[in-house]
Amino acid sequence: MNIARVIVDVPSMSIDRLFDYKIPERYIGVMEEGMRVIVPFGPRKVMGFVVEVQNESSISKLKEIQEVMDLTPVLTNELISLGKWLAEKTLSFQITALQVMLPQILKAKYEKELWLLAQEDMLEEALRFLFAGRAVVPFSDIDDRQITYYQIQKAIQDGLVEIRYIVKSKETKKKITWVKPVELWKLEEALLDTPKQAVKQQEIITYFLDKPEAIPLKQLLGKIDTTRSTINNLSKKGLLELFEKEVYRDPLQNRTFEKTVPLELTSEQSAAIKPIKKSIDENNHDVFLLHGVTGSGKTEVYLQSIQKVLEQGKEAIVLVPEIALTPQMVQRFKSRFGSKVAVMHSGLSAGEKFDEWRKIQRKEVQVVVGARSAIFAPFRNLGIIIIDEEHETSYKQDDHPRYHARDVAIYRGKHHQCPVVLGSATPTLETFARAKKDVYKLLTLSKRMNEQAMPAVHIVDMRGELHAGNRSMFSMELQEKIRERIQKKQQIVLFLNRRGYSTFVICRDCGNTVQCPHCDISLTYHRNQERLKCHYCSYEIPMPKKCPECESESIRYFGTGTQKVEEALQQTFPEARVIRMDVDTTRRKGAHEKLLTQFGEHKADILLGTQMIAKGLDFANVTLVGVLAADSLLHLPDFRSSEKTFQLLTQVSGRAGRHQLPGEVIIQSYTPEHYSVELASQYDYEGFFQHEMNIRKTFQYPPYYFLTLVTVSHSNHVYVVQVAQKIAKILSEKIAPDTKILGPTPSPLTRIKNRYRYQCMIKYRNEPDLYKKMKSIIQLFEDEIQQKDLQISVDFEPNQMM
DNA sequence: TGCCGTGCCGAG
DNA sequence: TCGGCACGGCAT
Repeated sequence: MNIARVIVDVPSMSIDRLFDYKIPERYIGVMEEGMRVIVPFGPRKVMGFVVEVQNESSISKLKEIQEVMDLTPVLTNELISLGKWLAEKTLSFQITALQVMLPQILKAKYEKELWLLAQEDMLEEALRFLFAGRAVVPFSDIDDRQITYYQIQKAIQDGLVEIRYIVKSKETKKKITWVKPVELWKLEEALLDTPKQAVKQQEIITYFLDKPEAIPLKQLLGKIDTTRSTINNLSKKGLLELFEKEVYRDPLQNRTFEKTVPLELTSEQSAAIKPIKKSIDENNHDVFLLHGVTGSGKTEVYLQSIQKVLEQGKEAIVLVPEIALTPQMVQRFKSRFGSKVAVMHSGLSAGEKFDEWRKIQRKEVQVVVGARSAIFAPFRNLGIIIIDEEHETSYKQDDHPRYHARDVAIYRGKHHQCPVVLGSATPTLETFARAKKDVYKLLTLSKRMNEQAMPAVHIVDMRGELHAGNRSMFSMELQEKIRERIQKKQQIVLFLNRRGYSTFVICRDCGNTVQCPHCDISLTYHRNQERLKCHYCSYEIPMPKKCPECESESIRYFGTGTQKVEEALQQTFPEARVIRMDVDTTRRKGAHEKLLTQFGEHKADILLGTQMIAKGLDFANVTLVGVLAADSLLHLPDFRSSEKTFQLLTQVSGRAGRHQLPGEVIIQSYTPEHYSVELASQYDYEGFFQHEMNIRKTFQYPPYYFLTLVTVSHSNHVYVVQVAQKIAKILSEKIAPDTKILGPTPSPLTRIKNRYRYQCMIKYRNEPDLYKKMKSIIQLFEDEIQQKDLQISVDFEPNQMM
């Protein structure tokens, strides 16, 4: 076993295959599949993953692996094959598929160095100046105004210097310093010898005589008011010993979790959990859809299923949408399973993520609660996978590899022969349709746990308000109810959906809007910084004082942002205390949690926010939920806009009356007769499903048809159109007769970062080899992709049509 | 002939 | 993806 087959870290089509390397003597027996290695690749060194170890190779002249980066594999064999599958299904490179499964910090960094081989005085002046007495110079130090690459090349040819390529790992382990006494009798002696004025030294010695155990330095400094230098002094005298100990960065430090015990289940919950437990017992790979109204206690079903899995010595993955990964949610899992839980979400630093990941790798935890990428947790003995809020679009990654966590979950569920539970109050039509066809097993929770009715929903027709002369963004009814709650000292959640609205700048004189010069989109106004920014590229400018077109000064920002609503709230209800939650107020680390805690402690009456408050919040005192503009999503050019509106309204309504106090919901809408608004107000999922399915059937949309989006982009407009047409033509010859190709048409955003974008939509019912077909088409354009900077991207079952 | 930019090829 | 190298243009 002296040959390693390696996937190297070079994301390119021609390199997307295995390369064989000889395993050097010193690594034979140590080398395992799933380890990262450093290998020579052409003239440089790159990182790679060993995916196979074997005895022979068809290549005669093999290079040797230079170095092994890991003591234990970072990928299990299951994850290696998952990577291969993922690359095929998403048309990504294998290296990209493998990298996405690991914490970012394990991704290699590359550096080049220039090494001096001869005497410095043999170099020409510019090089001598560069080295300036050093033997090694990092390439990043080279200033090409001072020295040309040609000069360096000449020196290389003359054998004076050499380039060395190095692969660096960014991983770091956090260490803290501990102190312990060397020997107690020495301390006793020292206590007598220490001069009287050395009060602190005596204090420290006395401390250790009393408590001779090791203690973290920081803690000691807290107990005894002294400094590090005093301790260093004692350590120099050979009395104390300082040493380093590796610790995990704990994102939840300073927080305690009260242990909870399994709650008694309602009869619905018991009925739902039974088949899941059976599936766990019998090692069946079943996919369940747990369809439960908001507040019906889905989480408790998850918790008790996991309990069962843990009792069998197996592990569990729980996926939660990023936005719902609130402290409240984490709290519930930590409280039940304590230190058995790792948490992974985007709020953690790279180091913290790495540490959580290592806890899994080292088998120190059995449960992981996390966002999309937690689906790749390196467990070896999975007993259950749970995906909460199954309908959330964030479960699909929107850049390479464009995987859907649900598909990965089912893949892993199959491998481990364990159940997958999809939970939602508003499942996607795709999922619910599969449940109806018995592909997934349907489990239903139709009642709230507290036996409370769902909060009553009133729809307010905002057109009527306008006619009645109310031009504010709050209807009379909403104003009245808000006032009432403030008086009763109850709390209010106001929801503003910002998508669809934007805060762009418009000139009231000439109607000019300020556009991004690189993309087809208006710039967005950011108030705190008084700047205009582009959401697609990083372009930004200061807010202009005059219209750039007509120089008029009446240039204003337009649209309804949370800031504007907050101002209006202050005006209408000066006595109300308002917490605003949006990207601006929650950007700082921990801000999210802080604001929610404040609200939970009733330090504010109104919580005003965007998407991020639609999910997972559970406050006993909230009795009124207001949706300011229900239709803002509805008019987007997306066939899923009705579904998204229904889901959102249902989720938001679920925030009210979750405990003893009954809740109430007010939905403000300009199209109150729209079925998704109306059915959401009646909590009629089944009715919505039927209605929407009919529409999808008529217009041949998912789940009746599958969609695949092909986008071509390049800086040359004409060229993009040509390529897109060519692709459509080739494709039409390869596909099944009932498959349709729509387009090419310009993408909704035709230009981003100065690249023109055209797209084709493929609609199909059965196209089993579409992956391979698409791959072969891309291969036809490989040269142009490489040389002309052409881009062709394929998104199977896209979230968005752009 | 020296110097520099561009484009293409190959990587175990 | 990226480094090496060949080639061609230009100045000398």
